[in-house]
Amino acid sequence: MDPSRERALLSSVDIFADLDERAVEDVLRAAHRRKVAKGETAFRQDEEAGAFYVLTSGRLKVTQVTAEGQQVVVRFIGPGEMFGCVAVFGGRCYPGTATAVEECRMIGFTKGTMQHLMERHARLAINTMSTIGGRLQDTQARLRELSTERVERRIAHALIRLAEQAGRPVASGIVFDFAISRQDVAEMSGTTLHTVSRTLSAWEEQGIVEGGRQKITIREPDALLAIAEDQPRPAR
Amino acid sequence: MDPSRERALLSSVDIFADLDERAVEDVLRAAHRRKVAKGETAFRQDEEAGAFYVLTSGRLKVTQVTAEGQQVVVRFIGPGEMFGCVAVFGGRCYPGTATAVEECRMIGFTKGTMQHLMERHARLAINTMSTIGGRLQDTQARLRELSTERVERRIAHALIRLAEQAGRPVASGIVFDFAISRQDVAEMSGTTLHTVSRTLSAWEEQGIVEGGRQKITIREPDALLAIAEDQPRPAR
DNA sequence: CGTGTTATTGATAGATCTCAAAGATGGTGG
DNA sequence: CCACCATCTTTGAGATCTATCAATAACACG
Repeated sequence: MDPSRERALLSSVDIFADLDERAVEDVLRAAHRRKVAKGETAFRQDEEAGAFYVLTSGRLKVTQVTAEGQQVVVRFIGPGEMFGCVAVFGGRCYPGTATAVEECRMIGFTKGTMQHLMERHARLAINTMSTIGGRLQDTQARLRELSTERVERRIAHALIRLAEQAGRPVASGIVFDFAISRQDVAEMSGTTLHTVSRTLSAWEEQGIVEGGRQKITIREPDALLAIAEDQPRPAR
Repeated sequence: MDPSRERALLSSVDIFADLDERAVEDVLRAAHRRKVAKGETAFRQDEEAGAFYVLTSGRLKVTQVTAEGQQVVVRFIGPGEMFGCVAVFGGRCYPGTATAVEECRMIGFTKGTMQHLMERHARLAINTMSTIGGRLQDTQARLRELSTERVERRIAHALIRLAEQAGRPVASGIVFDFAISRQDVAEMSGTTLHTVSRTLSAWEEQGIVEGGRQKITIREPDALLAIAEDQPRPAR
């Protein structure tokens, strides 16, 4: 990626917003670039946290596995989003695994570099904090959903969240540009792929979504929202 | 509270660690003090986020209510911990309600003050970020538990987490110094007070815990841990 | 000693997981 | 270009957990 485009992208990333000229130079000089092929990982759970990244292209998913081997999808990351951030400031190790869903490019910063940059540019620290704060709120919302809602609503919420974050509107509704399986949805909503499949089938009959292999099209976002919010909705 | 004791407390709070003399002075000058009686709230959900706080004495719990009126306990806060932090940097409004479980004293900082202080003292921003990062990890762990574990294990985890954070070891085990109802435990583990009651009764029969009105004593932390980790444990 | 809150316990219904099997789908190598 | 294979998806039946409903009991407080 050429330097000017990279600079443009960087300033569109929320943590680098409002940085002065000098700070951007500092940041870019300190960064290193990586490319991760589809299916490969940028880092793995429990690995020593060396760096944190900003995704420049592609898409990856962050997952955690339990001691029993069950997997949970923490979040999907798209271009301009950062990942690996918690580990670099909080703990020693990455709490999850980042797997490329498609070919990914990213710029990385080592722990020390980041620490140093932040001490020099307080703005950067404040921005980062704000992003992490947003994620915390997001995670707490999911926690609330998981403890109070039934499966159908949780699945609806999971799809809506995904759509907001990574959905692309087309004529027939909202689609996702990357492969997403029933299993993924299940791991996002705390259920099994069987239940997801059943639920999607039911929704498909009502014309709310359209399924496919590793593909979901949301045909009626409003209907989905109604389910998520548990509002009464018109029978058909 | 006299100034020197306050200063000592402040520097024991992790976000104020490693601050230089001048920074501590700055922070203390900018702070305001509040006292909140038992049962009262420091702030309420959806209220405009004006300030963030560090608890100096007492204990409070942060809760969220869903649109349907169901409550979820986000966390308990003890002396030296900060709360209301996410709202002040992330969103406009407090995402939860902070209720005093017993009489509480706290020092507060307005949004603007905090922003200003952080720009002056990068260390403060980095420390805060690290704490928020820790909470994010914690919340993600709860999310993982909630989506993969059965109720009994979740309750065990909730008690263990509470014990680590606020438990006091005594001869008979670990106790909590503040009132904690079955309902609270239910809202921490995503279940109902009925199920919590049944589970605790079962554990009491096995000698693992000892119940009481708004009171729980953990008699055998190891046994509880075994349940939480789903390890085989000796029958009795 | 009443009164309201909190906790216990039983019975029942329903949601969801688990187990099982078969049906799609798309990629790959011959 | 086609057959085959691995993976993903669908669907059914049964088991199980847990919420819900309901009633009683224990406790603290004024």
